[in-house]
Amino acid sequence: MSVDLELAPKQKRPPGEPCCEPVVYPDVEREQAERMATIAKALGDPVRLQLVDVLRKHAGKVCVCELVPLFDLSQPTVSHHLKKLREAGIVGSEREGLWAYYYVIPDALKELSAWLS
Amino acid sequence: MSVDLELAPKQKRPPGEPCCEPVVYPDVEREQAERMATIAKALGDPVRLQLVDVLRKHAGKVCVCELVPLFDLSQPTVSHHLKKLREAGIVGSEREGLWAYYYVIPDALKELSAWLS
DNA sequence: ACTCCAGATCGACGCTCATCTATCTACTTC
DNA sequence: GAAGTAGATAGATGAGCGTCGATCTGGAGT
Repeated sequence: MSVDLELAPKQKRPPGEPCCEPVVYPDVEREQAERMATIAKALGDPVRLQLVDVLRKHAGKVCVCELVPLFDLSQPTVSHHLKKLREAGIVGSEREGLWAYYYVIPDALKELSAWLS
Repeated sequence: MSVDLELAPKQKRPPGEPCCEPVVYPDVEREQAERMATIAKALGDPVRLQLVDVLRKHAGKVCVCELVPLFDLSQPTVSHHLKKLREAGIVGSEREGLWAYYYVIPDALKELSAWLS
């Protein structure tokens, strides 16, 4: 990710002139920013971040019935958070009889992780 | 970050018994999750993520008058986003005469970055 | 002192979010 | 098929968010 932004002069300029020239932020990066912001937004709730944390610890799939009692929240609320994570493409789910298992989608966090470091 | 969650048995259990034993998520990690979620939430808007992106590219300070024209947004809106980033502890600001300069606070993203990778 | 400008703050608007209770779906066991 | 159970969905509510135009603040230049 790179930006074609040239730093404008920092020194004083005669009044009447515009403060600085308009700069462009490439569309490609706009799209990347949107993708990463979607991921970040999904992780922007402590409950969801903890859910992802637990799922990442247990590389395999984890049953919802194990996730719910981790929080002081109703089952529908936890289900709602899992749905958000699913919609953001961070986790996937499988049903197996009565139980539902969730897992982290490999590489879902890769782009954001790379940008952050 | 580690969790003392033992995977409950995945096989069928006789009905009447609870689905799985209650597990605990340590308080220390709750606090860490809260800190990281604050950062993630602040990055959870494309505009703010792009702001941070630009600031990180230019290791020094960047004038607000250069940031505003990058977006198709009013000046107050950009100012609002910068405030959010400041409140999250991601950026800092300095005034210099008429101009205000923003910069990324070193290591602000470190904890989240480490957790993600 | 007066004017001009960069940036922050205010107040309002519509929309989204996190949470709850209640209900529904689908599978299992008797 | 009747009862029980895991999980998802629906609908409601109150709080928060992103955006705007208007206004305020305070330094700069004349």
